[in-house]
Amino acid sequence: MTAKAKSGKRDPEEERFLEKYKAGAYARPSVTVDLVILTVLDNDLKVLLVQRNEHPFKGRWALPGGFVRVSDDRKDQGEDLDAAARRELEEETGLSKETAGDFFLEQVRTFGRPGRDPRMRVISVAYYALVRSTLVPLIRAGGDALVARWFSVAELADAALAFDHAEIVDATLVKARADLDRSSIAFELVPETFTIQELRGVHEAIRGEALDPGNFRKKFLRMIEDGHIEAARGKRATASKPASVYRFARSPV
Amino acid sequence: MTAKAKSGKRDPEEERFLEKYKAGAYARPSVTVDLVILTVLDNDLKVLLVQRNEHPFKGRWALPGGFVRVSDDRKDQGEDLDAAARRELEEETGLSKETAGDFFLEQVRTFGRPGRDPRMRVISVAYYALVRSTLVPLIRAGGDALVARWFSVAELADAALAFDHAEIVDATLVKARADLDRSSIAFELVPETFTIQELRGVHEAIRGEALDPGNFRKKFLRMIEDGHIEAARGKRATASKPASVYRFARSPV
DNA sequence: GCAAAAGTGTTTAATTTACACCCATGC
DNA sequence: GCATGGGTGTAAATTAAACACTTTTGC
Repeated sequence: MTAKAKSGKRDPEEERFLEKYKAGAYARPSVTVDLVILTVLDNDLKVLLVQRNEHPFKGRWALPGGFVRVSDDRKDQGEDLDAAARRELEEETGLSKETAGDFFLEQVRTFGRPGRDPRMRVISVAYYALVRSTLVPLIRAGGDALVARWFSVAELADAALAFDHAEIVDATLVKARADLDRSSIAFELVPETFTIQELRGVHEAIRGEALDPGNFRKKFLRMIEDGHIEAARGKRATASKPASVYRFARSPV
Repeated sequence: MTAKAKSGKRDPEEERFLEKYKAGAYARPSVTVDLVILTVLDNDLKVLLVQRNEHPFKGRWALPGGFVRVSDDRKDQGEDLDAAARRELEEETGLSKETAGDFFLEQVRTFGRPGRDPRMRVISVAYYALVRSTLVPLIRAGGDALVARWFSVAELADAALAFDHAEIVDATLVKARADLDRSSIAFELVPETFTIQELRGVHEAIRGEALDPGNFRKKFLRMIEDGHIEAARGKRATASKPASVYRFARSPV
């Protein structure tokens, strides 16, 4: 509401002020977006990393990311932060909205410690993205002939990530675990239709601990009563008894 | 751990690379910090705003804030984001760590929509700060001859804040309410020693709804058992029966 | 038949919510 | 004494946690 009011009419004096305003009185940092792209594969939470083929940290694994495109042109100041994150996500994975639908993408926090990039002052807005494991086979490394690989969270301790990317991943995992309780992020990591156990597997992978199947089921059944989930047709073959499948309800009652 | 590994030794080739690296191949945005300074006064959640005396939005109310000081000097890239926020907080309120102790200060989110500042591309890292109401009388407007005023949250709807600051405040309130359940931010808004009702008042102000005194007390007593709070000496005079006072335990058992 | 996982039920404790009510003090 | 808010108690409902048990499939 009020946020939009500001784009309304301006008084003529302010208009004249803007005309002759000269930007750039202060030194400016570079601003990037870094992506923590998560999926759950084999009941394991994994992060997509790319191998750097330039200095600094040449050869080390790092989060995909890139510069936010900006300009001081008053008519076109460049892309939004969210748009930059989405663009990088598409560039790095090769998945587009058209081929793979929409992605969950949300800001984590901004990292700007001096010295985190030895080249220059870089402030990085970290985002995390959730990608269904069904899409993982479609992913190809990004355009810059990059080598990309999924790392399970346990592997990260030994990976010696570039920059402060280990810290960014840690902060993301904390946030993802908190979001798991309050929002519906688990549904972003499960196929269109899914079994209760598949959903439990996602919860277990993110929380990093086993959950009681019976108790999880009960909480799940409550979600059905609340209209967040509905039964879907068919059964899923498993190693034993086939399981019922469900679907996330777009319009919770 | 791993985050620190990066500042270790670098190979000589990388060192040479950095020596001849020229920064600034990409256009850069200005980066600022904006502060949502909160207090609870008269059982009401309030935000400190300053009146702009320059274009754009001259005369309108805005969040205090300012540019992050940066440099590409490899030895000194400037100040950290947290440090910038803390510096602005001290500048705008006149309170220093020495006179008023430490403040709660935490990042909210980063706002970078193109056009949010009509002068140039500005990306702003929003922080929120909590200030005990006991310190409020000490606050004097910042150095730039600024007019500052506390606005209760209800008043904000009519205030027509500058830039996208209304959006920033909204996001902050959502975060503060979430933090209220999970961390101990309420203790940051209450005097050194406090009564149960004073603490409840802070919760009510942040959540914007009344809480049952009896039930709140029970939850509170559980915090005592957990060692988060301990009884303090003395009583607080009230309109009726004097109330016991408590103290936040620095070292929860 | 048997292992394995789906699915159901039970029991206990902890927590939430909605109240009723007593008590000490200032005026 | 009496209004006010501090402080206590109770009872129902919901949720969390632990765990035993039954059912249905693949092999």
